[in-house]
Amino acid sequence: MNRDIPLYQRRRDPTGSELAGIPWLKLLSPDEHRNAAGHLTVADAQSGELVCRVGRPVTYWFGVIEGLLKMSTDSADGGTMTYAGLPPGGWFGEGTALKRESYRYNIQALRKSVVAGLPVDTFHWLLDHSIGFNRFVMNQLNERLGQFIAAREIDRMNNPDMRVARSLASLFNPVLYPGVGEVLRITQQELAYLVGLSRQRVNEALTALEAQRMIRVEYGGLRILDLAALRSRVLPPGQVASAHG
DNA sequence: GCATTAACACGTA
DNA sequence: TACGTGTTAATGC
Repeated sequence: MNRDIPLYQRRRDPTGSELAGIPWLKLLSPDEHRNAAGHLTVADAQSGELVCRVGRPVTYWFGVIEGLLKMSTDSADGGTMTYAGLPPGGWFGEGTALKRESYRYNIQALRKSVVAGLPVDTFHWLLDHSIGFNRFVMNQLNERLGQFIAAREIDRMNNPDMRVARSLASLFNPVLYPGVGEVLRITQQELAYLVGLSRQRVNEALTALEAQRMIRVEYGGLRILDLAALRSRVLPPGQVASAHG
């Protein structure tokens, strides 16, 4: 329907329930809240649509209201390298917004999603006025640093079940993605793209994790049963870890 | 041996 | 109907 109109030209005002799903709004004072909410816009991204592109000057600090995005870059060999999946409640691009530089990643919708944007000037205004907002951003940066360290760990694991477990633990991170809750809406194909495995192998891994009561596989999504176990997933007996330092 | 692609039947939104 | 899931068979490193 809106296929030919760029995402930024399809902005609209956020609904009440969309505003309610923005975690940092509740940390603001009434006047800060008013200013922020007044500048927030949202847009509906279709599956496959780019939210922001490498090299474009920063315009917004983005958040996921609904759906699923992926963060990636195009690598030299023509393929794409995916760094993270972004489920509901996730906010990203603050590093770029802070420096007022250009985006360093492509952000693409893996499925129909609702994306929120806070203009970079309003972002800076909040940094200048709100302690609560500063705390949120600092917490956000810290948490994600931990997640990227974990991502390097995941990349060095050759056991697919472990890779799936740890990737799921990242997606279920309640600090970075408070909109996810108990059930993560993700298809096994989407998860396969994020983890870098085939859908069939992901399906096998999910079945194994379900057998160990860490998750429950549901139609179009996954229910978290034991986040700590997913995070600390150890190799089954008899297998040797081959993560090299 | 293990993961991948291709292909299929089946169930669900 | 279109999509997501679970499974099998053939292929490749």
